[in-house]
Amino acid sequence: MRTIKMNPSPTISDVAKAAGVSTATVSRAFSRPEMLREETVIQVRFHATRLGYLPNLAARALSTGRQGNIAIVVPDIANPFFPPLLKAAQTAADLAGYSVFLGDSDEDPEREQRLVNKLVMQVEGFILASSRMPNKQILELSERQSVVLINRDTPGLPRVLIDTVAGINAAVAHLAELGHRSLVYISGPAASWSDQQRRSAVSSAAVLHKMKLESVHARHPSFDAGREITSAVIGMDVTAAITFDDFVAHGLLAGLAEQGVVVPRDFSVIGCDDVLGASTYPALTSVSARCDEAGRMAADLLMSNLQMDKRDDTRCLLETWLVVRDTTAPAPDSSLSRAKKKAHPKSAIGTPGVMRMRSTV
Amino acid sequence: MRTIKMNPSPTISDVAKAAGVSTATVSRAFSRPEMLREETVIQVRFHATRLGYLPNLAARALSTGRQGNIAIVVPDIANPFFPPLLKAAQTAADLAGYSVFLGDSDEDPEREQRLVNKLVMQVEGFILASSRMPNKQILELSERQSVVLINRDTPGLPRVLIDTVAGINAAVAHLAELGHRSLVYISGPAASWSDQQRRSAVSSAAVLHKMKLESVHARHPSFDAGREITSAVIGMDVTAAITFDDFVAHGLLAGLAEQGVVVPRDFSVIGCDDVLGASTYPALTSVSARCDEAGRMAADLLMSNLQMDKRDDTRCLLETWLVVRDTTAPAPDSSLSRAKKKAHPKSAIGTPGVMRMRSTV
DNA sequence: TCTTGCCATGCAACCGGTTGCATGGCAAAT
DNA sequence: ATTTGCCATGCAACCGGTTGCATGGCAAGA
Repeated sequence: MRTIKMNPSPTISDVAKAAGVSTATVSRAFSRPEMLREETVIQVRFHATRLGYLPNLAARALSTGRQGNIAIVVPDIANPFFPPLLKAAQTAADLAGYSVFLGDSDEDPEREQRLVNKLVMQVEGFILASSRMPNKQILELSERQSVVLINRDTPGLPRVLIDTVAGINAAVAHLAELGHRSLVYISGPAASWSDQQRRSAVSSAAVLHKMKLESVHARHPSFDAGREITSAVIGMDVTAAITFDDFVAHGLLAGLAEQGVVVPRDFSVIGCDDVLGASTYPALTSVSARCDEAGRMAADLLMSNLQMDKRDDTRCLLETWLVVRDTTAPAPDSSLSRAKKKAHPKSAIGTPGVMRMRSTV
Repeated sequence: MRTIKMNPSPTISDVAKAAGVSTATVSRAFSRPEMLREETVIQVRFHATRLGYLPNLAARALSTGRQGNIAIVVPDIANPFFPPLLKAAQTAADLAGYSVFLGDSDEDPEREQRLVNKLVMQVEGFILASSRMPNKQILELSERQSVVLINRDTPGLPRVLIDTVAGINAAVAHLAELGHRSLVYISGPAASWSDQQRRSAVSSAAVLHKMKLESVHARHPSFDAGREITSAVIGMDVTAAITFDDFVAHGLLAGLAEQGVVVPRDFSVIGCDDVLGASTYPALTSVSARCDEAGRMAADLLMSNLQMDKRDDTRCLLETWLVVRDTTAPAPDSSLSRAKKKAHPKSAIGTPGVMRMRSTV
């Protein structure tokens, strides 16, 4: 353990001195080399690399107003829905020469606002994924900065939406086809656009198929919350559940198993987001989407807005589909009572928006 | 779609004008309020918030040399090992007032170096998680900046290591106790310190328990790579596998299932990192650790180094343990041949470093 | 009432780049 | 040989803060 002084990085004027030119020439050797004699550029670059010179982006930002940074804010990095999205966005940004700040709001609107404030002067734009901030604050922000939203449908702003309506419709149709006459929707965060969309999609699909619809709220999109609402679900006289996300579904599966309810024989479960994939047991039927695609598109949208110096309000929908695995089966004779297990009807294969997957384990 | 001009943010001099004071006073009202009359501070702050003033951190960094940013670089955000770590680190940094840059090197040392170069002037320090860069470059970097490593054991630098030795020992002991006489280690990225550590820990534990040890390399820490090496494993005349991580284990489980090998009756599998938890089927026995803890510690270590303006070389070990679930069972009579299934010996419970989990689904 | 001293505030240089404009030198044109 | 014109480079102001030092005003002490 020792006190140290980091050797200060060489600056543009160190390089200038070494190369026997002015700082302006050094600057141009990097940012506008076509203005200089080729020989000069080579000289300057030579001394720069020899000294280990790296341009100070903060200083550059100060004079150009272009930071070369963007920020991505998500409600919960640890939710597997986001990492692929983050990765894709970061890759796209990197390709365009941008660096990315990461913010985790922990599902808290105030913390999200504080994060945004801390970052706003250091970035050229924001990607807000599943933002929990009120519309007013988002619009305010968008007057200073380019903003692209993911899974939040605020008119006037560019946004990438994972359109679960198709997937949910397929899910409800799938249940109806299996003979279910009732289901429960287990809802997620109230501030979540996705939850609102899913809730209303389930609702109208239930009407269409003349199914009885109940609803329960999971206090948090997590395994534990899913397990907690199990008793409520069991007491509800329904034969199937569609949950806000895969975690709630996973928790519910665990809760049902504990109570001796056999899935899918006694009860069918469908998740959303398809992030657990085939790794649950039984392998979870889920509404799936390319969430990495959402990240990439949002980043590209932001980047192109920055380069064009314009603002559009593209509303970009990403399609979803149902992946049928092993948690859905024909309805039992009565809700949550024993029923003989039947094979999955083959009719599900080939239905539009439905994909039958072989369980991987 | 319209071209817009973002209204420029108010600067310190706008506030100064509005409040009828100098820019120095505005600056001090924020950074050193105790130097000013209380009344002045209130006045300045009032006008600042009225105008929506937010300090320009890049400008501040330029004159103070303190950016208020750190960077975290990981080889693969989408690998579930990292998100909890990232989240914990980001939370700790945020608490200390720092913002965080995120870099994904995609397992590529050159890309990692490029990322680092782009960020080096904008941050006060780096957290490099499972860095794939050569030691030389890491040490070079550490002369300019504070660096904290995760899962990389470079002497002279502060580092947080998830010490899988204890967990691996427990894993091998567990297999030995179940009557296995042979096993294969399925290795991961060659540049990974964790892989080296795990490989050598398996090796010495195998010697200790007089077990035959084979080894296969998975080209990538992923499900697919795990599935790919299945045939190699089957051809190997061993009765158990320990894999570099849970993904490889998951892939292997899938591959074995496809080939009709029943786990754990015919073959036992143990993963590492415990990121899939109970969600595989059968629920995976795995070497577990608090990886969020690693992120938090690394962030705290970095932060304290920055504030003390010193550099230590703390070597911080995080313990691991074996979580026994449903992929390990007594050895079959001969390798990969049928054997009657026995119950798990209760003796595993209570062995130090071993934890018996009820499968959650 | 005049001096002393402190405290609140302002001035101006500086951090490390960028860039509009000025300048000087050399080649081509006259 | 002189003029013209362009191209490569330098000068210096500026981006938005911070901070050492100077200054002015007011209160306390003489």
